[in-house]
Amino acid sequence: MSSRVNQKERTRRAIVAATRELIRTGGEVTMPAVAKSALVSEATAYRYFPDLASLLREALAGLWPSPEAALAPVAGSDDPAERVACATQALLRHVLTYQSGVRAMIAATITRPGEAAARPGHRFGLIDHALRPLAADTAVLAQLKRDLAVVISAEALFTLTDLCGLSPEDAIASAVHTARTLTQAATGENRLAAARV
Amino acid sequence: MSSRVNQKERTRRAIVAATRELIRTGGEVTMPAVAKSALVSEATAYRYFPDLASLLREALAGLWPSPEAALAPVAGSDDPAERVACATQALLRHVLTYQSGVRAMIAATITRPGEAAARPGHRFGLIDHALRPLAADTAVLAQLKRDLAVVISAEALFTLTDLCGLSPEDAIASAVHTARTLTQAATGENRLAAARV
DNA sequence: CTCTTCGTGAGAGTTGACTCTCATCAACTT
DNA sequence: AAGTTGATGAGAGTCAACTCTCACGAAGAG
Repeated sequence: MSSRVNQKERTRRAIVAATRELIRTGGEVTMPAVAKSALVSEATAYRYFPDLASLLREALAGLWPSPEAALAPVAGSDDPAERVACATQALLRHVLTYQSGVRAMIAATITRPGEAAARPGHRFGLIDHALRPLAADTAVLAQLKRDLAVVISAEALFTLTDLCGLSPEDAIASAVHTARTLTQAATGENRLAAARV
Repeated sequence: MSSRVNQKERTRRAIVAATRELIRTGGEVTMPAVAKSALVSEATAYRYFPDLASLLREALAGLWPSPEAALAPVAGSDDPAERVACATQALLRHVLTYQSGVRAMIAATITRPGEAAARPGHRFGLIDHALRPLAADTAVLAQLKRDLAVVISAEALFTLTDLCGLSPEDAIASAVHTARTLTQAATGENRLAAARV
């Protein structure tokens, strides 16, 4: 009785694996391409994933590191600014690496705000984890998280590269700076810094 | 000899006008819809605009106010933070009003980074104008502009509404706060504020 | 008042995102 | 072994973004 269950699981994994492969190689991530690569009919692919967005969601989820892993370099630090800088860099580097998949995801969801739940939102876990050692006023913390949600994002990266014309490295550096500035402003660290001067 | 020229101009304007109408009414902005509404064949629409993005670009351009007009409320102010806050609110409100067109524009360009030149980039003129009275270090100013380009954007607005689940008003308020914080951090005003305390 | 030019429309064709139906075949059941 | 269930494939169909070709018809030129 488990044969069919296993078969389904194998099919599902094959589809996801094919999607990841396409994303990794930077190829076009389309249902026909995924189905062909997974040796499955397009109809079957749609049976497992109602639309491209949900497929991309699952495929990308597996390519993303956990907040813990991403913040490992600053595991020993309690400085929110440092942790946020690290988080920003980690997220944007991953976005850059899996750009084609992320862009396809945005394209598939931007015109359907209602179904935006299909977006993974990795940034939130990362931001929460980065700000963990921060003991700030609830309202201040909530606002900071929103500030950072805008900056620590694929959208921010693509704004910097596509519209501002920055190189990927410069774009990441810029976003890291922005995120750090916001964090310092919210935690009052820059006031202390100024006081020292 | 000008009849045909006039005819072409009239056709072009009809197409753009139809597009704006669709955007204003929040309807789906697609080539078939635009063509039908403009009483023109789809083929003709494509003759005037090679793709949806270029049509949207021109249609949206005419719906946007000039930086001067948008910043009229703070024309008398030299406070960068105030001016930036006003600019943010102005841009995001317009994005909100013409949301369907802007979303279609993003969808049409996000997967083609190279042709991102098709994006209008209204934010840049607005940011420059808002920071005009600011006499800061060149590098600091350049970084601030990049910081703001990420925040004063349709992408930021949609991140806040679609992913963070904020209402349009709350999203704008949050972005305004973020933009203000960044501006104050760059101009050192928050240090002065802290010094007063 | 022809003859040419050219703006347009009509329509076919391609590709991707989906949706739906129908036939097949292997697997689980009795 | 025979029947039923369920996973899959094949293929048609819709809609939008484009691309291309062909033919019509009106404006401008001689």
